[in-house]
Amino acid sequence: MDECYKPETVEAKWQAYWTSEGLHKVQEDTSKNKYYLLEMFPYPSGKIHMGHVRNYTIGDVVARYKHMRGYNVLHPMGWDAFGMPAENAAIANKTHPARWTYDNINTMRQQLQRMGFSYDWDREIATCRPEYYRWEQWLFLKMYEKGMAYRKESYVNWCETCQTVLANEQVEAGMCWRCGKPVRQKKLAQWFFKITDYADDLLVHCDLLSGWPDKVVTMQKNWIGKSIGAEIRFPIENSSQYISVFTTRQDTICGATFICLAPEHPMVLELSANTPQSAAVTAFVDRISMQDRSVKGIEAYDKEGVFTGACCINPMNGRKMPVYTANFALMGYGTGAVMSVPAHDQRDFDFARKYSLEIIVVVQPEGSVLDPSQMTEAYTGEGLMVNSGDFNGQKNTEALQSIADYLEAHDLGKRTISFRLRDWGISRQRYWGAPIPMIHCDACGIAPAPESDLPVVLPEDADLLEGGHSPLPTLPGFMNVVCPQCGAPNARRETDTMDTFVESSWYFQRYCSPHYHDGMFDPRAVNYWMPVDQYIGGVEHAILHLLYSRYYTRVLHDMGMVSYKEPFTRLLTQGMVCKETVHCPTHGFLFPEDASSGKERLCNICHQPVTIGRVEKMSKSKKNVVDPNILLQKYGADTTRLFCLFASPPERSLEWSEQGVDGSFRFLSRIWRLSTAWLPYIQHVSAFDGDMGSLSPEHRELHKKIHQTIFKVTTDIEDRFHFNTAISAVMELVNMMYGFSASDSSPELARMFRLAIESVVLLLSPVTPHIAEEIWHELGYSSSIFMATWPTYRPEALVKDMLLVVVQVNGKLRSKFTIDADAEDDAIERQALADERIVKCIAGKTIRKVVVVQKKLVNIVV
RNA sequence: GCCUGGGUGGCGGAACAGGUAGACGCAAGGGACUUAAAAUCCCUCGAUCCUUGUGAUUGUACGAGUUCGAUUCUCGUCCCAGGCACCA
Repeated sequence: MDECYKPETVEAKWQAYWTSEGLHKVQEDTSKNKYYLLEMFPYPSGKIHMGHVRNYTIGDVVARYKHMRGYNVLHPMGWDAFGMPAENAAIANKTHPARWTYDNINTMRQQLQRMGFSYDWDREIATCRPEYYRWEQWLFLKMYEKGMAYRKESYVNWCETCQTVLANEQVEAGMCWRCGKPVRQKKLAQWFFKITDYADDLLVHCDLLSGWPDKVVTMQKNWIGKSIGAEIRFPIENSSQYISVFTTRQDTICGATFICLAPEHPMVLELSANTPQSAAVTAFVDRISMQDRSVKGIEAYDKEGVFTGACCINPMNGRKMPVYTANFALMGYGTGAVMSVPAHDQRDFDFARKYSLEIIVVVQPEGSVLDPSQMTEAYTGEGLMVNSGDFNGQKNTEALQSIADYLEAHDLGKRTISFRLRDWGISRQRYWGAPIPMIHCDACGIAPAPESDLPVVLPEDADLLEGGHSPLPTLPGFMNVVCPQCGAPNARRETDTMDTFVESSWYFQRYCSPHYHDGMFDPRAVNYWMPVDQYIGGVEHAILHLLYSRYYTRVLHDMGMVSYKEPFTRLLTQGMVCKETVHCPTHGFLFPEDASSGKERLCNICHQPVTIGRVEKMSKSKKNVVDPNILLQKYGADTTRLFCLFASPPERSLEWSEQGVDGSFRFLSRIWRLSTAWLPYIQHVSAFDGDMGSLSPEHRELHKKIHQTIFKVTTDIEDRFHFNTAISAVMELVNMMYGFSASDSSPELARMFRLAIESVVLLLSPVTPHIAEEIWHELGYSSSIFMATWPTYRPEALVKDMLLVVVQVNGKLRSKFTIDADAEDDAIERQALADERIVKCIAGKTIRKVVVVQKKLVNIVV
């Protein structure tokens, strides 16, 4: 063993060994318990960033740990390889999305391998390969057959200049992110998955996701957004038609004084036609369609609306109610129509005040009287019913039921449940995605592509067009197809591609049998491996990716393809990797290496002092990034892994610190030196496992510390994934070991040190596998430490023979003493009261009470 | 606005069942080794005060409360981060 710790040598050596031994390849093995550990696969954006490093390090530690605990561990890696950045990069760099994607995959695979992660690379998948997406297309056809995939008109963010649909996050303050021109809402035929069929099931099962963080479960519940209420029909004056509204407050129906329709509501233009309001309504609807409805961050639009010229009749009391169209009514929720009760809904209140509409109180809070003319805000609390005919005097919570009963009995409406969740729009007018396997024929309309056509291959010879719209419609070889139903020669392929969330909704099943040719996955393999026992990824996917995956799994379940409904048993969402920002007055944000180090940091370009900003999520735009490659060169993979885990528990954000990394490197060097110093003495002895009674006090303490450390590390990893405290426990052990000198070692101490060093190396091996492997082999083992068994602690070694008792007076610490572990409570109390310092403390005072906490603490109250 | 988490030394973080607050690491200071430096090893390290002690007081965002005892439980306030945001 080299005198000095040189990670580059050690790491290259063992990575080569692991690969040549095929150490991380796995197969189904029914004689062993399986453990499926999955980290969210990356988008191949170019290079691995610190967020990946952290995510995959956490996963690798768990995978290696579980393997050492005897599980058959599936730990795969692959690429979420379709998506828009490839198209943008291709246009910018005059290359092709496929080329760009595959190049990135190669780079990133190398980086991951350099980190020493224990992936079974034979199972690598890339979702942009036809072997992968053909099965997604196959399932699409099955879903189409069942009505689970369908096409409908829907509003999308549309940029006229770029002739393309924009995702919500591509709309910046109402403008196209690419060309800066205004984005408008356009009606377009799009493909959808009927996730709303599963809304209730997805919601109900939220409560069974006991292995998920509460935060994520709550976010999923809120996203699904179930509301219980009623749908009520309001007849239109002088017409046989009616407007249907959804409300959760049917108790307030007698206070409803007007109706609001979403601007896109089909009745808006119909009602206003041939009225004096017609022109105003058309103008309003046009204007609202230009408003971006999805951008976050800008303040909510002012509530505004226009009278449609028509009125409704309140079915409860015959009141005439004007019908408005208003920007705050959403076509996508409920029925797209709202019964407005200004006295008891803040939005309606604001609207009524603005347009001088009537306000009628129907719920009176107990102990006070609301006067509509004096009210400054809506009253949304509970109270007694007033102005509501037969229902007056009831509690409004009762009226919620009795009015629903009344509406149902008189056929005016019915109880309904509404969900916030909408169907999943999967159409993208994009090139770099999985083609939707459908065909448009002038004669027969829409027809599914025959299964024999699959995969409908995305042509890779396309030239990407400036402006970003898809080249697919311009490719005759792709577009032109014979109609599979009527044989017409002039049918056209669907040119929309699928949302990339579709690929990530089932990849975890593909990993079980990545090379299977006869279906999405081999049922035998999936039955063995699924569900995923532990899923690890960024909290940013807490809603969409996880919800879509849960939905897609249900679809597979209901087709009889899988036996489970929930794909991920346990979920860990790791926090972000953050770093301070550095800002130069002339050069803006600086990369950390572009500012000098030291007390006063200067810009390396202009030598002005820089300002150190807040600690923020690492991002290219703020330049507060650390390149994993540089770290790997300087410190190696083990140090990088160690620091990622040591600096903070996984679910919290991690603040990157250069000095902290130094500290981690120092710790590994300390272990290295300790090993080289002791190896000559311990190489040929066996680890101590004898009688503890005969040990000298120092050796006994060391022995106890070793077993305490094994206990602590095991429980920290097993119960909570708190690697930071596990690592500090090992540091404590190493600190204690530094108190012994190898040169005056006895045979007994040599055996103890053999145990200590083996334990340190085994306990750290999931975190820092390379250095652990090196020392392991130096200890004389010929097979990989990865194949070793996780150490067990001797419970009898943890038994304390002396206890430290803390003595408080009135809850304040005044003294401590040690006493035999088998001392009784009253003996402890007697000794506490006899303690010199305690006697001084309580002199002249009356003891009112003495509390003794079993073998731990005495509190004397005076 | 609503829903989640969080606020502990100069810093990252411990305290996993209400019982010694600050484990471990970083930074800082001191010492040893060295011609010197680096590296390494050892020691000190929340604040204030004094009689320098296994000293006193104070201290886990702030204010109350429950308790013999609260970083931990309850209520209220402030701040920070994340999510949702006209959802009827």
